[in-house]
Amino acid sequence: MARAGLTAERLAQGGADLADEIGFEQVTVAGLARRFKVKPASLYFHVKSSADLKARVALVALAELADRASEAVAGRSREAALAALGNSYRNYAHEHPGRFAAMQLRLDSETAARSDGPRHTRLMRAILREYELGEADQTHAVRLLGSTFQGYVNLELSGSFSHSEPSSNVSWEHIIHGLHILLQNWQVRQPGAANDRE
Amino acid sequence: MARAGLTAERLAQGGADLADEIGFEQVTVAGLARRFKVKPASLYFHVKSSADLKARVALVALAELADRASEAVAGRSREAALAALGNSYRNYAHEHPGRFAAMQLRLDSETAARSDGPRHTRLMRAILREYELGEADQTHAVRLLGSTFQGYVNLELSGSFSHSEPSSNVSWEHIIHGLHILLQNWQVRQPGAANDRE
DNA sequence: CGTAAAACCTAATGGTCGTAGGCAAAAGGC
DNA sequence: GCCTTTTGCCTACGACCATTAGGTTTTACG
Repeated sequence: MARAGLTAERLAQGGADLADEIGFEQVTVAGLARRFKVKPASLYFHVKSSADLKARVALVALAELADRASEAVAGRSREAALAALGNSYRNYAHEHPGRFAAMQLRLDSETAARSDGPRHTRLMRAILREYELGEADQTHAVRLLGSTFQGYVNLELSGSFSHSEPSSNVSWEHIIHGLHILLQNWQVRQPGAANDRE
Repeated sequence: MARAGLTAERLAQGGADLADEIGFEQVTVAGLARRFKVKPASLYFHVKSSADLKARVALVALAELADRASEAVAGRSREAALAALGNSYRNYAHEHPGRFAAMQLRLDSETAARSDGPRHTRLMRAILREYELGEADQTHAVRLLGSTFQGYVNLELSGSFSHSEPSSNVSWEHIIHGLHILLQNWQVRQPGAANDRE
């Protein structure tokens, strides 16, 4: 009986493909075993548990998207960079919904620190540097961008925008532009009056 | 043997409580049956399936939050209304993480239409009316607000903001204010130059 | 070529969803 | 107040999943 040649990496990759096909929530040890024509018990030689498997899928997605995003942003600045980054997220999510869902899995802080998550943050900060925000405002902006990108794509994927006009593509472009405008004006408020709530 | 007095409503309510305690993903027919000191099979008299149960929890959450948000927004306008709405979402999510997660369950379009989801949209539009945006821009703005609120709270709940300064509360206030600024300036671009991507 | 580690297997436990069919409690007719 | 019907919950079961224990085959290496 020829061996399947399983490794943790191949399982994570296969799990990611499976997630894109049937949804991340539906990924299961048994299902992945079927895909590799192997018995479920065999997977436990390479991954600790079902949760471990899912975390590995998340790491794959995090790394892939970080690569894509870096490439897309390279050589662009300001609004073009912002759009490139946003589009990386959105396109990746459309092409790989299961992987994108996996990315939102809550990782324990140690795994999160070793992951490519920080790369995403650094990439955003690199773009924001051009808007010349203060230190704290840069962090706020990172959080804003992350929230809006993630939130928009989630709502879009869950179908929330598909039952009304105008098309989601149009809204997306307006929102990217809006964020750019907001970032441009952000610093202006800084030297002026009190920065807290009115 | 005294009867438990189950109904679909009580099960949805109990499911919502269970979700807040152990997480929405962990809600199970068997677990809910234990909570009501009843056998799993008994629940199927009141709900069609596990998926049906979860959908009912989502409807409960959608309705509860719509009530809260309406109340919070009443009598406020512009930035105050925006902040009240955002805080409704955020506070609800913090107090009821399981219910909040349930709200993001993908409902089939018929159920979604009957749900209180549209109330959320109407409430946002009511606030946005004061910013005097165009018809299409109002839709874009609804999508922006929904995305940002949902995305921010999700990232916050998943712990993404808890490992760095400044505190999430501060970012939240800045982001609400930023959105207000953005909405104020949104219309300005309207009469000016071309509205598409530069 | 033989040995030992590595890769995969069988088997078993215990959890989940969901269906079928039984029994007992509550509700309604008389 | 008794009898019948509906309703609510139960037992029993089949199918699937996660996970562990322990056995067997394959491969690598000395």
